[in-house]
Amino acid sequence: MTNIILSKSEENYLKSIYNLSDSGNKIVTTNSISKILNIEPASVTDMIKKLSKKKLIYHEKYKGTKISKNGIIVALQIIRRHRLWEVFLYEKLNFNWDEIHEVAEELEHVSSDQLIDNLDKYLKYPKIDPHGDPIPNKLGEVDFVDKISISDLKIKEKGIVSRIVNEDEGFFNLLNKLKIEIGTEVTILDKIDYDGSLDVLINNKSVIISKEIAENIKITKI
Amino acid sequence: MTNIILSKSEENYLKSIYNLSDSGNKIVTTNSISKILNIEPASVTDMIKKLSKKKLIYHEKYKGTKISKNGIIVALQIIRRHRLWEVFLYEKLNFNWDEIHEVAEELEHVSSDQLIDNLDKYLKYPKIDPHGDPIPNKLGEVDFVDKISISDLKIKEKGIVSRIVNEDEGFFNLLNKLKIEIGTEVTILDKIDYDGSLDVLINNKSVIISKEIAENIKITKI
DNA sequence: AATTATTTTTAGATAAACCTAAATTAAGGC
DNA sequence: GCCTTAATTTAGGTTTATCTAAAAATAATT
Repeated sequence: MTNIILSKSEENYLKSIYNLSDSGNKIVTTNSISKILNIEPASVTDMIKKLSKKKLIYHEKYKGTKISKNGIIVALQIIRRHRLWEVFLYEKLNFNWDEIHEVAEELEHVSSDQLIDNLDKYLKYPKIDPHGDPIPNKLGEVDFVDKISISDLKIKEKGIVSRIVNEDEGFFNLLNKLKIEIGTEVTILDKIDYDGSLDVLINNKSVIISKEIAENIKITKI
Repeated sequence: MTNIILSKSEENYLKSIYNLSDSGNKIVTTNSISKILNIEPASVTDMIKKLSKKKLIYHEKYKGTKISKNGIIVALQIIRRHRLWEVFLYEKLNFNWDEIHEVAEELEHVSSDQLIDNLDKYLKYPKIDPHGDPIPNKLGEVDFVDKISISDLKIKEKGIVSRIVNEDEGFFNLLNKLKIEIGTEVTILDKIDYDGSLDVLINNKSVIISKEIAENIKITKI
């Protein structure tokens, strides 16, 4: 129970490094962190030194950054807080799917274990957030995440929508229009060779969706 | 709708200045701010200059600080956020009376109007927080607050407990023991001249409470 | 392989929010 | 009304998190 206290900035960097690392497997470049956080590379280098000293990441000059075991644990707690707040905002405060991220980004930095544990209980220990992303439990354990997109299905195959990767408003409006949400069943009717578009059966209606969109909708094959 | 964005520090100073000013009426000293925030007077002077420049307070060198009209409005919004979160923590997350303050102190700085308005609605527009303090509405309007304490009652007079001023755990435990909460009826049976203690009838039981305790429990006379 | 381009790091600066020590002003006691 | 004390402010310093500009290392291209 090494309860390290991090600043808001440190938390944001660590979370970003975790997210860029593909669950801790990949080495993350200084530039990629810089881009995602909109902070100059020079500043990123500074923070990398700081997090290295705290043993949350490993870093070799000019060779990129790897998140440590401990770093992963801490990052998952930040992600846990973020996603629990997203559930709260969506289910209890009636926020839209595309409005929750920004506010959760602030709320996640309020670090009280009692707050998060009671919130978790209050929300009845949700397993996924409104985008379908899994919520780590108190111990940092995370459920399996579907990595298959609609675009990975073959003709006549079926799937259940499990996760939405994109977070912006336009995408949200499209999903709304198509009545796609977590749990919706989809069946591939046809694949258009020309640009990779898909003809998909959703709610008993055939619709054409672009390859890009299809890639952003993860599913469980059935 | 001049929506000034303040840092967490600035918000804390402004809130403290408002609280020390008796609803904006009194002039606040640098030292009193220093004491309440546990920050050196020299640092307080720095921040006073900053808030002055933003026209949230008026300040004359060596002569103290007065909160401005605009400062009051901003302060009341911070207080609104704080108290709404207290209601949430107490009613929904089952926090104890003495545990809510600290966490609300962090949550109050998450400044999203949508968040606060929806939270307000979700909590059914509460008028008071768990300590009995009034919650300013969206426009900064605050209900009248009882300024009479149990210690102000005369023998045989009755009151309804409306507000608890003290926030610490020991005091909370005492109230618990005496079964005093917001809404409890009290009747003065006797006043002990020696130290100002009071003999009070609470839940059909006579109990002796010290003058200090009696001063921390505000009531509505009936 | 040499040169160019890109990435990363270093060096030095800035703003915010603190601090300590010293100087200034106001207030209280006699 | 002077003098001591207390309150307040100024001056200068520190830490955190950022920046720009320049240097160093790595990667890409011819």
